[in-house]
Amino acid sequence: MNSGARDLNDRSLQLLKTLVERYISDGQPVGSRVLSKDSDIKLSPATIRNVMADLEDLGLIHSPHTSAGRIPTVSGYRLFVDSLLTVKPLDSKELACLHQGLSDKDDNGKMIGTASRLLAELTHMAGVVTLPRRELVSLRHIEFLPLSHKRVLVIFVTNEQEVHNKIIHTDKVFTPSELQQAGAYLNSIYCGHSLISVRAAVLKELQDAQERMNQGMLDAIKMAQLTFDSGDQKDDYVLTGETNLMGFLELSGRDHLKKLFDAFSQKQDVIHLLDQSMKADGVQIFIGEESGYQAFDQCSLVTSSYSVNDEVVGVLGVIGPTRMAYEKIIPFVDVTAKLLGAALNPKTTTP
Amino acid sequence: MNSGARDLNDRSLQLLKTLVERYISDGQPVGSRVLSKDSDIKLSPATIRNVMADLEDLGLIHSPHTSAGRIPTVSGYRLFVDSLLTVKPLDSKELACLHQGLSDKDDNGKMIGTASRLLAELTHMAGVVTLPRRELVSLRHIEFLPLSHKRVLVIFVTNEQEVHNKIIHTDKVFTPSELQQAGAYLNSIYCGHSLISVRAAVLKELQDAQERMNQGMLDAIKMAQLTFDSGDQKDDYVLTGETNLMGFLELSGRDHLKKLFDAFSQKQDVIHLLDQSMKADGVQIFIGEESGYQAFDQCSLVTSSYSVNDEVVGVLGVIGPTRMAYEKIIPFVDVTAKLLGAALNPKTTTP
DNA sequence: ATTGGCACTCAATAAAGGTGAGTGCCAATT
DNA sequence: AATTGGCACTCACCTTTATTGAGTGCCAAT
Repeated sequence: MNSGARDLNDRSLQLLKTLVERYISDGQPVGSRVLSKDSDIKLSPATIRNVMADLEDLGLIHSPHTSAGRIPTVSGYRLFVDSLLTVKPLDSKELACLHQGLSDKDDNGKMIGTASRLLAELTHMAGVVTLPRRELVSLRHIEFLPLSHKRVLVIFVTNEQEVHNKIIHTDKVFTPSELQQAGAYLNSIYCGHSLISVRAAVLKELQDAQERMNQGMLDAIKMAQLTFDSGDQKDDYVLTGETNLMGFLELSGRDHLKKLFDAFSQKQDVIHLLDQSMKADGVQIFIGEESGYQAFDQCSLVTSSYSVNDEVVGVLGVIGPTRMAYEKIIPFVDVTAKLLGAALNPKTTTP
Repeated sequence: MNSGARDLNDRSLQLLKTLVERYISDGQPVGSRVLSKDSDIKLSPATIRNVMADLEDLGLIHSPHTSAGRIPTVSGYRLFVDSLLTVKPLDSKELACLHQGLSDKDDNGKMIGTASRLLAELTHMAGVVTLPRRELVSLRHIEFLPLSHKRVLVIFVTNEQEVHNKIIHTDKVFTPSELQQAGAYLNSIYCGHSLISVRAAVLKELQDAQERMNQGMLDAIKMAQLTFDSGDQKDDYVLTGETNLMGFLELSGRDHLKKLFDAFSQKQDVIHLLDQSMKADGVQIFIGEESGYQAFDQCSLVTSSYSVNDEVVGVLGVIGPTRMAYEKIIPFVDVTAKLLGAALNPKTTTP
């Protein structure tokens, strides 16, 4: 079951390659006849059968039943995408769409959604984009508004124009002007710092420097602590075009589809999966069961992290059937990630 | 094809009622035998067949084919829910869940999502809740932050704690302090007013009173006008538990399901449908094709508007198969709407 | 008006046969 | 030693043909 490319000669690999390509384009188990008729292959069906038997022994392909052709296994796909794939350049129309959609126009806040939609529409599969990680994002403005019952509404702006809000519970009741001062104070010292550093600084202040602060400052720091409490930083993503998958996976049964959609609305598993891609750079691919989540059994996920200022802040990708056109999808995801990163890049603020 | 209840005697109606109930619970066409065996009916199958023939003539039921039982038509369901239904009181456990979930705790902002989730989970169908209408919501705080290139980030808070934001393009470049003053000015005169009245007032100011304002005030008004420009008030809704529908509608084919899900992500049709319920008070029901949208062919929608301060601000409801248990769903939706309205009711602000 | 009886219809299920794509293996060929 | 043609065999898939049974409509009897 060792499936390294070493064990195989060029002919076998070439054969595997055409087999996978064929299966991806037709969706039917491919037999020795069709392969032998392929323009690049000048072997008789019988020979091909021998080679295919070898490939099957190595666990790269298998037949659904005796009298059917072969289809790639997960290992087969893996070998294919890792070593055999010849990536195609991006279609110029698609590239134009991407450029158009992700040009850094005004509506930066909707950029994530746009990216997801572009991924879905142009690939006819599902597109997913994580929201940029908060910790790597800088604080631009913070403000407190009083609510009833010792509750305070915190509004803070990050990264030029993303607005977040949260309700915190305070020990005592504040007047509007007290809250305003607290906001002003925090703005003056933390504006421009990354959220993660603000959080660290706030914790430090609370621990060792209480004596040299007046009550107002202390209150402000306490509220900041509540605001940037870790609990809230739930990562999230924008998923589009799920319905495209329905057409695709007709084959694989209803309950499978239900499991997949359930996973989408639970979000948790998807986030875990995407988090893994966060660590690696460049395009990553999860094929079928490789993901480790049952719901993604028949699906592949092609992802790439995207960066702002050379810092990875999120992941985007495409979810589709295992037999997707990797040679087109891979460069597509790659380019989209780069364009999104570029579009999110903070412009030099010149008010 | 006149299907008014007038044309039928009590026996026929009673028969129709049990037939519909039976079909809802079993999901199978119901024949004369089973009906005759029903405890409440003391008629022979033959008699029942005669009655059913009448009901079929009136377009209230029909058989999928000669040797199958009868199933209700849309008119049949309609008559059933309008005149025959005996609503069941709400299950006490479910009521407790609702109370618990919609108690006006801190996280008011998530209330809409919670309501949708409760609807979906407790009915095992899809739950939908529209966001409260903006116009009927009052302004609590507004604030401007400078961005690059004559762009300004507007943040405004409505209704206690809902935060909205929008980017507007201004004629000239403002300094942060100018923007702050503009915000303060607008807060001082419009705070507490409904968004719709603010918009009207702003327009009026722009038209007829320019001379008695200084430049700062004028700028503020202009920005307010841009902020509350009608274009932005896209209604929206929160939909949960769509996946529940997959289990339900196994029967009615894949492409139908796809159409439905597409309609969900388009949102437009759903919004139109929900808007209709906005006008009427109390629980409304759309059965199958009645909605007028093909995608909802095999679905029913049970809705109720919800009100804050005796003013209708939104709609919530449940989407499921036409053969849903109306007698349970109707009171359920009703109660949920009332509880949500109560929970959203602005508490007297006592800072 | 209600009922029992009877012929009839038709989906659904199962069984039976036919077709064809594909395989594995072996002996002949290069 | 690698390649190829030939051949028997397998098995999903399709079509055809019964078989069954739930249900109907109609009519004559109660």
